[in-house]
Amino acid sequence: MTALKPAFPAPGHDHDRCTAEGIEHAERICADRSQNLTPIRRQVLRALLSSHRPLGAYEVIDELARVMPRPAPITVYRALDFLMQNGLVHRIESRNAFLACGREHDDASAVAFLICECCGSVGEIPATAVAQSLSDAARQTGFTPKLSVVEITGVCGHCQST
Amino acid sequence: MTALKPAFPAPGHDHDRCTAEGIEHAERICADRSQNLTPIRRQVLRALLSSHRPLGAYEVIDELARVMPRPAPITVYRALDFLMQNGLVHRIESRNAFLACGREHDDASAVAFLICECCGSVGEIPATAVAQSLSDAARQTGFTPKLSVVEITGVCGHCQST
DNA sequence: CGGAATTCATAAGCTAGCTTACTTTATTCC
DNA sequence: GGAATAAAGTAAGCTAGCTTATGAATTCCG
Ligand SMILES: [Zn+2]
Ligand SMILES: [Zn+2]
Ligand SMILES: [Zn+2]
Ligand SMILES: [Zn+2]
Repeated sequence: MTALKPAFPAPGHDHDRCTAEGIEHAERICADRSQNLTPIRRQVLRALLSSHRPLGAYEVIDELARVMPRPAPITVYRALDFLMQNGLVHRIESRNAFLACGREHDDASAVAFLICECCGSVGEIPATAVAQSLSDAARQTGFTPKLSVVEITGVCGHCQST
Repeated sequence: MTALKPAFPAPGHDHDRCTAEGIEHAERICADRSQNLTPIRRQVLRALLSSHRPLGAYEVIDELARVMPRPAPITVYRALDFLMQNGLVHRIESRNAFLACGREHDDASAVAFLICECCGSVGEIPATAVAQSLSDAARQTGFTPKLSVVEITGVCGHCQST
């Protein structure tokens, strides 16, 4: 995991920078892996980066439609698959939606998503401790956890002070 | 939380009993709250109790169709709402599916769902410790957790030994 | 040059989840 | 009996998520 970015960026933050960093990050990752960050893939990522909210596939399409001829679903699904495979996008199961991820996690590391039901933002926190106590609890039943979907709804700090 | 039922019932267990107990339980709860467990609501519950797998709404419909004229979606959604309001059914967010719950939780208590990717069964465990470490982690970001969706994919004990 | 692999376009379709709007049928209670 | 509530039936429809199938365009490489 890289630097400790705040899980929930403040309302007035410089979001253009978020976006720029996100793209840069993706470019670096893809270069490292000699993967091809094509224009469409970049656009899809940009769409996801346009907010800190997870977007449904059709929202992505709507977003893209603003700057190019409306793409077919298959097009964005392909791009999303690519981005997920390269750890640049997470899927938020409980929403059937996708979220850009500007961090690097090693494959094994567990994360938890904090979903603000007020502003819709999603923060991402390392969930090592959580995963641990989860494993403990689960293992008592003979269960071997694999992929964890830890998605917590609540209210983020910024929305709270409103 | 009532007795400590095993999170994952063994393959060869007496499932008729699970079902019977589930219905009984529901009857008790509804009586206590003077809620009306109508035939349809009971049938929907029975459908969900027919396995330890969560069922999608349309699977419920299919299930009901075997013993009555195929109900319209709205019908089962209404019943599901009722059952959820009375804590008899959980919604598994990551699957858009519903699971019968034979336990009693106080409203505040957190649970985690263990989803076996092999047999599809879902076990339910109290997640107090998990919730605690989760709260701790989350609160550092100013986030106040409310409703937790903790759904973990993995392999259950029974499937493991296969 | 010619074949293989990648990527994307085009077109169409399916399903599941869920809703809106109205009517009908009990049940209850005065 | 008659109004009021609760539960179901009926009919129709919308959307979002996701897929299949096929063909064109590029690029890579020997
Ligand atoms: Zn930002
Ligand atoms: Zn918020
Ligand atoms: Zn059983
Ligand atoms: Zn299993």
